[in-house]
Amino acid sequence: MSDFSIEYILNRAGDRFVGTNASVGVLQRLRGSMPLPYHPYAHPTRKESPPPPPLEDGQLPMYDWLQYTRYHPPKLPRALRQGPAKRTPGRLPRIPFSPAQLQALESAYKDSNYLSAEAANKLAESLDLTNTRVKIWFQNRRARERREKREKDESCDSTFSSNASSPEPEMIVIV
DNA sequence: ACCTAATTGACTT
DNA sequence: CAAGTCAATTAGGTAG
Repeated sequence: MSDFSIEYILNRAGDRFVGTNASVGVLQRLRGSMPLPYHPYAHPTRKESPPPPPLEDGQLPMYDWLQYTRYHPPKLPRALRQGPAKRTPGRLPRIPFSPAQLQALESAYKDSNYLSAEAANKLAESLDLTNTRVKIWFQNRRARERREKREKDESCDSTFSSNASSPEPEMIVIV
């Protein structure tokens, strides 16, 4: 038979998981007379929290983790990534363009999808980039445009799909 | 999963 | 040859 009374739960339940603390109830441990068993939400890094203040009878101590729920989880120290730059050897790091750089690149692209070497150098200079990065950006940008156009063509199928890729001339004039 | 920076390799000028 | 281009691919970073 199991005892589900609050009295039992607070004073005896869980003892078998604590081993040596058998017969010491949860309530007593909450009051700080005994060390608490491991709690997954307890701050692992905080070494010694100050001893809990003495409690009046019937008053529960305020442990941080008593307030934690899955929707209000504790702030846990972020698992520091061991390989932040898991940089493949021999490959340049991927460096994002700043919004200002992207704006300038897009604006230049709007003018012309292709850059002369001179224009690439000037643009790179003005944006504090290497001209290779500028050229690669244009290359990828053109690839994106072609891809988007391709996808758009594919999406409006059935109407003109049969001759979309190889349109026939409307008229052949033989002189 | 998606976007996109960077790489690769064939091809052109 | 040098210096581009493209298609295809690899891979970093992030939004959902």
